[in-house]
Amino acid sequence: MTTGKITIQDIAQLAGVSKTTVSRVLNQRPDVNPETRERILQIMDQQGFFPSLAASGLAGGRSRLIGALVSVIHWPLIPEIMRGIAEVIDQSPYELVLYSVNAGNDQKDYSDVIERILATKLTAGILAIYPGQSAAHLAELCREGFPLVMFDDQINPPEDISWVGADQKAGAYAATRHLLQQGHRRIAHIQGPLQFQVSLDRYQGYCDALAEAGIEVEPELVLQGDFMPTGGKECTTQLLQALEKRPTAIFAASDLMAYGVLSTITEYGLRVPEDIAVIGYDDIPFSRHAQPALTTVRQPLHEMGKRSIELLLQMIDPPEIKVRPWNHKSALRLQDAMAAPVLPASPVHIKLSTSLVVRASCGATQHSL
Amino acid sequence: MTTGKITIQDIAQLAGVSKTTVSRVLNQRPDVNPETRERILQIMDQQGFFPSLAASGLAGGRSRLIGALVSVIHWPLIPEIMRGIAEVIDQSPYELVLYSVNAGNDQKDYSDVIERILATKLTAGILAIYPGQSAAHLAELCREGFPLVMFDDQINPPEDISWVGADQKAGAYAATRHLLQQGHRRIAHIQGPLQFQVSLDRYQGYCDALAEAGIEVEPELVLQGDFMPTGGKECTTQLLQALEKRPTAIFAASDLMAYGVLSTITEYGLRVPEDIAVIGYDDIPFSRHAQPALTTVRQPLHEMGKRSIELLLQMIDPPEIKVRPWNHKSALRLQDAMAAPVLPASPVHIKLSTSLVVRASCGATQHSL
DNA sequence: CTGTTAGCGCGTTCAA
DNA sequence: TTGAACGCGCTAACAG
Repeated sequence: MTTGKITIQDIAQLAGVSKTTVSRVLNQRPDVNPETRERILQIMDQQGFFPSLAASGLAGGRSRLIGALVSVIHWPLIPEIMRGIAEVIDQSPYELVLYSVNAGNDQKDYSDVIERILATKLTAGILAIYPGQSAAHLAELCREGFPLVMFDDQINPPEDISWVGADQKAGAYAATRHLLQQGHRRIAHIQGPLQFQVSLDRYQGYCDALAEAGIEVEPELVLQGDFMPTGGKECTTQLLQALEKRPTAIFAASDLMAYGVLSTITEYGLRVPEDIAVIGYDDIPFSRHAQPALTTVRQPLHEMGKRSIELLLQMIDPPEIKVRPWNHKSALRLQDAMAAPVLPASPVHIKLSTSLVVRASCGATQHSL
Repeated sequence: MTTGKITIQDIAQLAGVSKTTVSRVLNQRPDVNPETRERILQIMDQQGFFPSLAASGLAGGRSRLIGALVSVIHWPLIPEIMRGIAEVIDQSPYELVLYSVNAGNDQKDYSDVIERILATKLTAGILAIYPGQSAAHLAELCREGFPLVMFDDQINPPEDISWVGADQKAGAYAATRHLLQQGHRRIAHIQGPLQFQVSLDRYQGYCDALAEAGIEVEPELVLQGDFMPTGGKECTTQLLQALEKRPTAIFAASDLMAYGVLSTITEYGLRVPEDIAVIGYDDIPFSRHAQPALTTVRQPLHEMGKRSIELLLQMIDPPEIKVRPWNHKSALRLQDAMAAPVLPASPVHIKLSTSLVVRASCGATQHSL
């Protein structure tokens, strides 16, 4: 516990070598005598030595920090995402710096935060979680070669940016199709704000399923919400007021909106799912405890979190070429690989699949777990 | 956007002064010619200059990073807390580094993480959120003069540690008292794990209210849960099995457990609140959307988050003495103040008050918002 | 394989 | 009120 402030210097003295050598083993360089390396490593952890990130960052020109740009820190999906991220970070030499934009108002531009991140040169890369409007800024960063990964929510397909997302269209398709299979024909859809790509994708999935069933999309059955319970309430009220043309099922683009849907339906003296079936989207931890338990589309958030940070770390430290130059051919390939500029590599797009979680709210007979 | 890498050097040249002077205005030193200062400041933000945190940390021996030690990153209370923290951090020159312990297992010891935090000397202080078992370690840190604030959950009252918490006892007291006022006499309490101070405090509040009403605590009505829905389910099942001695109200020590209580009661064909009233604890965002809407005790998490980080920042940068040395007396006081060692200051304890949020689940006639 | 020499960008002495 | 010089702890060229 009395880990005062051991430096490379100290280790070097104890091991009887120069600081350079210690630095080398620290950075996993191959060119160190195995015995020496072993001895140094031993001394290091027996002394409880950790290099100063500040110093190594300064000297090496690279940082050991990853910036996580979180737009809406209190969004219910965040914890699960962060859990995935933390798992990976814990196993890496990197630390996570949390940049929370939008701690106050919604309309705030992120550019100043981004500017600051870059200018302080504090982080080696950025993971942008639900970047929303600032996607453009970020894309520019990417083009300049700054390691950056976006977590979902890509507007105007930024081709040159790497992202990890979920198959929103397929998720919405599955949800809608499930309702159709239950015999529903009048299925309403409450969208999220159209400025988000996910809203469009989910709407598309909804349309696809209807089209497949030969049903035309009725404009009155498609309302725009705000992802929040309030929006769900308002839209549902509107839907229920059209007495003779009420839908028999409502597919909300977020669980939060679905909560508003559920309570509004109840307030109208109607029952879920007997009178109206409801499906949400996200599978927020609470949804299984809703009454009735909410059928919803689960996004593999934990997995997405892991994959996104893994991808980012990979962009920062490109994995070593495993091929050893035993012969001309492989030597040549190694040369090529090392000669090639690594940064403007082709962007990686990872789209994970969603899954429909069937619970009581959609009328299926399944148990609610 | 092309904020490449402007250094103090550049600013100094543009302003026609030495780097030292620029550094001075950066650190808000008073001994700079006002005109010069103004000019430099202007150039700085017209150039979009931000000092390198790494370099200034190295040189100055102090960091601009705050470490947030979060034990259970996916705990539903976290987002709201983080929102408060982010708000304050955004307004400060500090950044937040997220140390998530327990990304995997529960029993993991935090000491290695703490060790790492200290050894890398990366952070200027630590905010420990729900530190749980590692409180002892942290207390030691405090004693060594390291700036540290604990967010709630203090076990074995660590006197020399500063913390921010909520008045758990009063919250539980209010909840129980409310039930008593509704006429309930057999009130069960589902505790959280007893290793957490909050569990004990809430239990105490429960007992106090009963005692005040002249009711003895019945051991069969006090069960130990795990803060999770599952625990709520199990305990409720146990309570309901004692047919003739069923409670008429259940006070759960967390909203999550209350969800389990609600669903179990429903499964038993009973109604809330007609047959059994339910009150939870925390006021998780979702609780207002539960069916029936959950009466609960709200902790001012956002405020607590703000206060805790503010306190920590204050410990790191003790506020300047405002008194200017215009005369002998004040000059003397200034001297004294500056001579005194700042670090081992007396610990600050902030306890914010909770509030009962009455909704449908406890049988009050109030609307559920 | 190893040591030596320079800095990284900034804060902090000093002296002016 | 200002500037020059030194060093924080480490990495990155070089040479050996």
